[in-house]
Amino acid sequence: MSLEYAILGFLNYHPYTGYDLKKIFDTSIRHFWPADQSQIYRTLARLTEQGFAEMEKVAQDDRPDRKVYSITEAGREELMKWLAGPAPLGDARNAPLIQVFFAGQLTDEEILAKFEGFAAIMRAILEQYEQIPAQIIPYQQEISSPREHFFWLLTLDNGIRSMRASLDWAENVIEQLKQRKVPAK
Amino acid sequence: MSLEYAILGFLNYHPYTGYDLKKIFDTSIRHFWPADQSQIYRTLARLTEQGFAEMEKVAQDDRPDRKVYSITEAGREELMKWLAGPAPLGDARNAPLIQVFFAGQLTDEEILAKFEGFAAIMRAILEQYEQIPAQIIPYQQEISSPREHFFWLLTLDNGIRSMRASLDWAENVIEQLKQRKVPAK
DNA sequence: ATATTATATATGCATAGTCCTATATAAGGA
DNA sequence: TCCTTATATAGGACTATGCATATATAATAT
Repeated sequence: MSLEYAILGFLNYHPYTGYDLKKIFDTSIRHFWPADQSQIYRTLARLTEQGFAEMEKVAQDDRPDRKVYSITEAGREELMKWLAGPAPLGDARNAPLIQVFFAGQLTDEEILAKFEGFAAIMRAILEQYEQIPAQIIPYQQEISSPREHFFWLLTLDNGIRSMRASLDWAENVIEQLKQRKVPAK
Repeated sequence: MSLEYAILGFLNYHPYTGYDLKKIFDTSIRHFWPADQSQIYRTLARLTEQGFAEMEKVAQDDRPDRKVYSITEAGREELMKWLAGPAPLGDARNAPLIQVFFAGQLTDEEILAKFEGFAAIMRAILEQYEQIPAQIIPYQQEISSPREHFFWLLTLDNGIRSMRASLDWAENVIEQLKQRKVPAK
C-alpha cells in the first residue's frame, strides 16, 4: 500500500498526529496522492501494529488528546527498502478518456463543448499547481532541506508537464474540430 | 461507476458476452481503463438489474452456454446522457511519485538508477502504445466507422503525449543528476 | 445570537476493484 | 501423455478508499 509509505516518509522527518498529516498531505502530495482523513487514521493504527510507528498520547486541557506518532527503526528500514526498491505500478486510470473513446456518438457541437470543458479544467489545475510552491513554505522549516525541496518540486514538475501535454492534446482536438477534420461518419 | 458506461458503450455497438467484452477491453481501452474479468461479469449483472441491458442465453453443445447481453433503450438513453454530460473526475493517483517525493533520502547513485528505471518503463509503454492500432483492427469491421476510429486513436494520442511528457521529465532529471545539479543536502 | 471553523480522533457503511478458485470441455502443443 | 490455452461463467475473500457521522470544546465570523 502506497499510503503507508507516504506516511512513513513524513514521520521520518518529524513525529506527527493524524490531524497534522492530513494537513501536510493536503498541501504537499495531494496532487498525486490525495488521502482521506479516516484512511490516514486507520493506516497510522496499522503502522503501529506492524511496529513501523510508535504512538505517544499527549494530554491537552481544552482539546482532545493528541496521538503523536513517531517512526521506529523498523519503520525507517522498511521505508528505505521501499524507496530504493522497484517502482510501484502506476495506475493510469483515466475516466474522462472513456467519454472520449465513445464521443463519436455525440454531435460535433457536443464534442466541441466537451473538449472545451476538458481544456478549462486542465487550465484551472495548471493554475493550482503554480500555487503549490507557496503553500509548501510553512512546512519547509520543519522538514525540508534544499535536497528534499528539489524532489518535492520534481513531483510538481511532473504534474505540470503531464497536464500541459494533455492540454496541448485537447487544444489540438479543438483545432481539428473547428477545421472540420473529424470524420462525419 | 465508469466501467458501467464503458460496457454500455461497447454494447451500443453490438451485443456481447462477458467473455467477449474482456477481450475487447484488453485490446482497446486497457491503456486507460483496465477491467478485471470478474468485475465485468458483476457489472453486466448489475446493468441487467437496472434495465440498461438485457441478457439472452445461447446454448452451446461443447462449451458453456453463452450469455449475450444487449443494450436496452433505457441503457442507450443513460449512455447518451452520460456521454454528453460533465466529465467524470480523473483520478491523478501516481504511486511512483511518492518515491520521487522522498527520494532525497537515497544516495545520488540510487536515485539515478531509479530514474533510469522509470525511463525504461516509460519507453516500454510507449512501444506498446504504438502496437495498439494494429491490435484494434480485428474489431474494426464489427464496431468501427472512421468517426469512431478517430476517437479511439485520440485516446491513444493522449496516452502517448502524456507518457512522452513524463519520459522527457525523467530524462531531464537524469541529465541534472549527471551534471550534479541536485543539492547534496 | 447563531453559525462556522479549527482542533482532534473514531467508526460504520458502502463500493470499486483485485486475486484466486471452481466448474466444464475441447483442441493443440511439448 | 501431460500441460496449456481457449471458451465461458460465477463467487468468495480481501483491500483501499470514500462518505458520513459522532464526540467535545473554543474561537471567530456574520
